[in-house]
Amino acid sequence: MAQQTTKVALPACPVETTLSLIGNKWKVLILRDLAPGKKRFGQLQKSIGNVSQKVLTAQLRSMEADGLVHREVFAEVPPRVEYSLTDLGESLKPILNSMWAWGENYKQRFGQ
Amino acid sequence: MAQQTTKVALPACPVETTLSLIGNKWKVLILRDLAPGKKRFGQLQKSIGNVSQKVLTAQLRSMEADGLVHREVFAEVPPRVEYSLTDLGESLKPILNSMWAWGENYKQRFGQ
DNA sequence: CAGCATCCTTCAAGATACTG
DNA sequence: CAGTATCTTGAAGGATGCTG
Repeated sequence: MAQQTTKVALPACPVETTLSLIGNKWKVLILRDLAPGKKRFGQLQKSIGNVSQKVLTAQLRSMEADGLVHREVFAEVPPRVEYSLTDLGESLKPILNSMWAWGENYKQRFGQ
Repeated sequence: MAQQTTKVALPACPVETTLSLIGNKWKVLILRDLAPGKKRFGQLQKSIGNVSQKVLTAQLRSMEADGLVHREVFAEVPPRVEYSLTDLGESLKPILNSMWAWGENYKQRFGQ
């Protein structure tokens, strides 16, 4: 999979439409970590775990272009940038919740 | 993202656990197309759209190893292989449904 | 701090050909 | 039909260095 890039023509199938916007691991993790509230770039990088700046930046830019994420720059020294979910981004929470619930249940059945 | 490969140590976060099993486009599409019922290899390849045999085979094998998909071979000529969701695979339907619902709604708001 | 620019590596995935 | 076996490529992603 891929799509760094943004929404092109929408697929016929709604599932594919969703995949075209959050169809990779990073975006789901960004969503997860922004769900509780706004975070700075550095915080995000920490909470996600193993992302390079480059990748995180690219994913955030893509999600911003897709209207899922809001980016706010503060003119301070040192600079501060805060990311948060837009309403559209928030609307993805049910998907996230179902993934959370499934993973939780899976771990209880098969987990270590 | 990636994971052709299968479940290793489970991540702490349930969302990541889920991602480790269906964290790529192909698996979600396979899930979608097996949700209504069993399908043959060729049918799957058609309904998914643009998958090479190689990729489709690899994804199916991985999902089989993870216990999401059941593979049944019939000793016929020409050979027939049917794929279906296991109970565990079926249990992923809520995630799929939430993705379907979101995509549908998104298309109504922004789609052509 | 939050990035952009570069270079480099690796692996997923496409294409093609062959087979039980 | 449902694969397996190779070969190749393209893009994702890592590492490093520089800057407003």
